[in-house]
Amino acid sequence: MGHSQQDKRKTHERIVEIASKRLREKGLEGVGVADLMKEAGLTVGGFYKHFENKDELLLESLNEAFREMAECLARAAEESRSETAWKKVVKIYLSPEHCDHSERGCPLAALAPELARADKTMKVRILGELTKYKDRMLPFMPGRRLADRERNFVVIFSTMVGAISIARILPDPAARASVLATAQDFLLLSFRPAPPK
Amino acid sequence: MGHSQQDKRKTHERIVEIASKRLREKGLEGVGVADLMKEAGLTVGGFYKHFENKDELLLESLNEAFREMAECLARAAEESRSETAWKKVVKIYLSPEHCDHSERGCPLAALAPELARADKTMKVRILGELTKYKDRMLPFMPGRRLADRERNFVVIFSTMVGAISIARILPDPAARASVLATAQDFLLLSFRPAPPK
DNA sequence: TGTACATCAGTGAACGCGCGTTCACTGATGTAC
DNA sequence: TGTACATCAGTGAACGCGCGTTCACTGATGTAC
Repeated sequence: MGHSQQDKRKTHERIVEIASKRLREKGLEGVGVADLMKEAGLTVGGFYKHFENKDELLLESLNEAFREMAECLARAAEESRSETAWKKVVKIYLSPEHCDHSERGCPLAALAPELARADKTMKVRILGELTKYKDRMLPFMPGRRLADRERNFVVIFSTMVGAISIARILPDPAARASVLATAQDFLLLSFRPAPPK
Repeated sequence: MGHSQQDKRKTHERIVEIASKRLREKGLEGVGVADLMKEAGLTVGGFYKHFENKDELLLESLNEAFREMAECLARAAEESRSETAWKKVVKIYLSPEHCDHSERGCPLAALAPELARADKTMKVRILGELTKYKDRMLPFMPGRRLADRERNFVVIFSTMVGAISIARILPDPAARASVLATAQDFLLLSFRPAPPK
């Protein structure tokens, strides 16, 4: 095990990536420092060579989660024609795969109410990450229906976050899929261009 | 302090009502047995005369939360004409008051991702309560747009749960209100009857 | 009606456990000479 | 190039704290006689 700056950076990234998964899987209180370090192949004490405290890790992991999800959605959207890109985003977001794997999914769907309980300072820092997420998605959002892409982002993501959140509570996979499909139908229907008169 | 069955029942209810609030305010892990009993004017030990363990309390408190919220929405909806009842539900749900007072609000908006992490047994029990919540709301849901009231319930509540969840993360009250208003506009717009051709 | 007794809601100290954090120590790295 | 030394990532035991749960005890209730 080396001790170069290279190694440290990679270790740091490894810890954050693991934490980012556990965070989305088990929530803010679900990430134990000792367990986390063990999963990264390290021991407890080393943690504080990388992070001032657990809160700093959580913020960095949340950041990573937003980045990963935005990247995943953006990559898929960029492969589509620009008019249908938002449908691709909706399809991936409301997929059973996303629903069943919160650890690789959207941090809003996995953590929103817990983030809502953070103190003001933390919320301001979270807002920065959320804004980057939004800005990354904005170009793919539909330009019609509501006044601007920003509003369309708000309602589309509200619906998707809510649908995944509710679906994940349900014990039956078929019922989960049904909620996701219904939400998807609704969004496609709602943003369908008005029929010509 | 009496020890009659009457008294016990009232004490039990008092504990559950307080827990139900704290649960929605601070999350599943935010309710401490000692603090809770103190707030109810009692001491720790007495807790186990009322509940087998903390999980049983949480389930009962969640139940109470669903009941309270359904009651609140249903009461308001019943005062409206049946075609506009669902708009009343949306208006109350997406109000800044609801957004700012999770302790008196919808348990889905306050807890969904945490409930999603419950084990199967617990989820089945939660499903029972969720179903009662849905059944209580169903008569007020719109009958058009999607195939049935059930589907309309799903998408309307998805959108509302997501909107409140996202809004609550934002540090700025004006931004919060904007998210809520946008979601409300979207729902009203989406369920507007098609203009005559 | 009055008295002895069983019941049980409620008390509050104590216990055990998990978890975040600290700290003295190790040993590889990479720099100074 | 080789050697002594400073740095610092990583170790793992120990600490302190909060929290859920237990338990022996109290005293009011309400029942049996």
